[in-house]
Amino acid sequence: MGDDARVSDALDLLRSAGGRVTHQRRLVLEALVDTQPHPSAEDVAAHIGTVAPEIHLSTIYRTLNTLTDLGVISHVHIDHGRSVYHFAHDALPHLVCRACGSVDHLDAETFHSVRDLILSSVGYEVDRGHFAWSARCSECREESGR
Amino acid sequence: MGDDARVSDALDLLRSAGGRVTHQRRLVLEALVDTQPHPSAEDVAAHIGTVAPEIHLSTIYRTLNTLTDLGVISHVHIDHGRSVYHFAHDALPHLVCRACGSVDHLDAETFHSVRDLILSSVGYEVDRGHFAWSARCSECREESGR
DNA sequence: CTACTTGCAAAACATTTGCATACGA
DNA sequence: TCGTATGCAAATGTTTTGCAAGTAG
Repeated sequence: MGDDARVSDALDLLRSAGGRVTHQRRLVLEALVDTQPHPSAEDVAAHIGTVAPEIHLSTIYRTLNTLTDLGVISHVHIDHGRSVYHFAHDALPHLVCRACGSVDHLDAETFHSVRDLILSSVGYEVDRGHFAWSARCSECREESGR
Repeated sequence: MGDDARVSDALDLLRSAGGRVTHQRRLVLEALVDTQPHPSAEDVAAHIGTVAPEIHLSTIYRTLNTLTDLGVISHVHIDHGRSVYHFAHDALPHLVCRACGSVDHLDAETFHSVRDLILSSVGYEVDRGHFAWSARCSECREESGR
């Protein structure tokens, strides 16, 4: 709860890039570890807000952008305008259930098969992150019959 | 240039759903046929604007939403907040080149292979439309060396 | 006639930015 | 100390909405 290697690695990277390790940046990183695996900026703010309500949303956005530039995290656009963030090393294509909103991602192996399939048919080489695919998860498929 | 079957089919559907066929709705549909294959709401407005500048952006959005509800068109989110629209029957997953911005979509056969692959590995059944996949097209891959 | 549509202006929403102040290295 | 980060408020860009007036059926 709070001392994940991803947090300290990110802070080290931040420091070695000439950036500063601040209270707020640490809290944003910890929120990314401690909340649900795919929080929006608002979710991060809500999580931090219980402890440090004075941290401004714009600071959260700025930190999220800084971490993105460093390659530590990445985000996907899941619905009208809203984005969710996650650590870059699990940046595999996201699946968003259109019924319940749950988010998951492809495993690396499936991703490679899919990428090769698309590359040979359409000529586009898909990359790992950045957009989510609308889908239905197994629970929701069962619920609504079939 | 203007009397595409997709336009008249959509207008028929609109009428039979109790909706009204207006000048502005016809123009929006014609714009979807006459412009580039993946226009944003703004692109539609610009295209219409050369002929009927008095048509308001909000009307275009409302028409686009009405057509979406009828299942005639669909949209994908291609970047921060922006959406592009297209006729629903070519609603196959979109590929957006992250270098040049070109948009294309999977053919039906490839889509089915990909869908089955993902369904059996992760349990999510992807659907045809709604999100774009970040990729690089063949030209841009060549340009930047491999 | 009457309900559906439109134009307009303002609101809503997510995200970004300018600037003076605060603070980490 | 010095330059990077922050808080705040205001701006941004896209899409939505309330309302009075217009118009298709």
